[in-house]
Amino acid sequence: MIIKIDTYAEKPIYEQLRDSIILGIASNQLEENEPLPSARNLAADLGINFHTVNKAYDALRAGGYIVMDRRKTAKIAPKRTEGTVLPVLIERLTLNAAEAICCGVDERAFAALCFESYIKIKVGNV
Amino acid sequence: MIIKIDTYAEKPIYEQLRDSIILGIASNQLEENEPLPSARNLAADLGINFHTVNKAYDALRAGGYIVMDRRKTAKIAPKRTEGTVLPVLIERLTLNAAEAICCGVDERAFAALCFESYIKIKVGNV
Amino acid sequence: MIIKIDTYAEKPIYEQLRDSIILGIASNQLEENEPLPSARNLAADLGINFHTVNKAYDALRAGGYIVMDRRKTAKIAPKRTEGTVLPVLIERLTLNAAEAICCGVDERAFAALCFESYIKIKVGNV
Amino acid sequence: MIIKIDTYAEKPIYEQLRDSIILGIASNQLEENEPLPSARNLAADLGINFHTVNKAYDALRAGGYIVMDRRKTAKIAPKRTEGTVLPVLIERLTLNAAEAICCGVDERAFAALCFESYIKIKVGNV
DNA sequence: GTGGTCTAGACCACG
DNA sequence: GTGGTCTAGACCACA
Repeated sequence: MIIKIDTYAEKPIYEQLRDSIILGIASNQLEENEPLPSARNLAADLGINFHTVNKAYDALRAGGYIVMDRRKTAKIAPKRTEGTVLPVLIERLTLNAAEAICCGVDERAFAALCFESYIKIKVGNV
Repeated sequence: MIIKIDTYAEKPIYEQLRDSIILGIASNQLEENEPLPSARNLAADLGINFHTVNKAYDALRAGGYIVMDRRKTAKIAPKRTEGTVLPVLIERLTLNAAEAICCGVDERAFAALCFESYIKIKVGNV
Repeated sequence: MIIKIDTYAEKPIYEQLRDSIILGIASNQLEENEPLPSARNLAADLGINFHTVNKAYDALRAGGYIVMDRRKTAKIAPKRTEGTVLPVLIERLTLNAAEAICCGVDERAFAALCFESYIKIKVGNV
Repeated sequence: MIIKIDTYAEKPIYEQLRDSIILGIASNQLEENEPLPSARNLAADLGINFHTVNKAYDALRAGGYIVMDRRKTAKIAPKRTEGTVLPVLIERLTLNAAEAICCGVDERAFAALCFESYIKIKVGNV
């Protein structure tokens, strides 16, 4: 899986990395139990700081996306099927909806947009 | 309209304020051309600093949510109807979808969730 | 002569008014010795504050564009023919040229642009 | 490159700093990808406040003159070659022409003045 | 009285 | 060590 980091972006690097991996998991580019590269290697590959990769891995572990074994080798966590949505996600969706409303997007267009985003990931078109 | 600020939250205060006002506009609690309180007054009301309110107002102005009349205080901008969605919003929606997928939420549940978020705002239930 | 004021613009109202009158003089829409409306009347016409008009008139008087008689009636000053350029104008031109250079505008395009601006005023096409 | 700040001038300090850097870029005293001093260091050097430098850097970033690499300090943006002129620049040029006309400067003198300003920067004589 | 600017000092996120 | 955020208090331009 190819990860792109934009060091000029407004979004912090560790968030870009974290979000890229979440997208990779959702689109099945990264599979259950698949090992992630070591923080040191990935940092070298991406041209970023070792601590930055660690921070992203920490965030992913806290979110249940990856697991670390004793030797701190990270791998993708088993799939979750509970289907419960975090409150923070609902809050973000609500704000996104509000912005869409302010831009004059009606409910059908918004629903279509959301659905499309979901499907695009599923078919790996991200 | 009542605005709540959580100074202990990790989200910056100016972003909380900005997002509250966006929600207020989307839910019609704040109407077109409605004047906003002066930065100093709002700061006093919310118990935060004048500059922090100014920063939120600046961000809203940059996003086209409010306009600044030099003769008066800021007011809510006229409604936009173009219905064009900013790329940054699509990116955020995509990440939301990815997180939902990782939590085991299927496409119907996700679509329902998005639709619900939109409608809740429209009926003022935020 | 028609003057437009944009109270939402970044530029202060008194500067907009001052600059409009300077443009009017340069394009001969306002002629030598032509009386200007009283500050009070102009303010009412434009929907702005009386003091704001006064401030613009003061600036114009300081710049030698208008003269005030004893009863404070303003009129357009006689034409100047000395052809000397103020240092502040040169400084502004220099900064404009620098911005043009940074945008990739070559010297011919810049010269053409300047010349065009001048001619447009002369033929009253402003 | 030497930057001079006049704290007594009517022009805000952050604008003086911003304009100095634009002039530096246009005159090639500051080259593509050249790193700028950190906001704190430059503030200390110039004897002004850290936030004031930040404001100037923000304005430069908004104008596309510099880019912020999250891994390092700000640096001069790659050169732009599109040659498109911003409307605001045209407006300023028009006002400059009007002032020149009012001072009795004819079109040749004005064109020469503009050309001279441009060339002076190019040869580094600013 | 409004927002804009500047200064100063503090803390935190980021890398 | 960097920039980002927040607070606080001051002065000024604007209307």
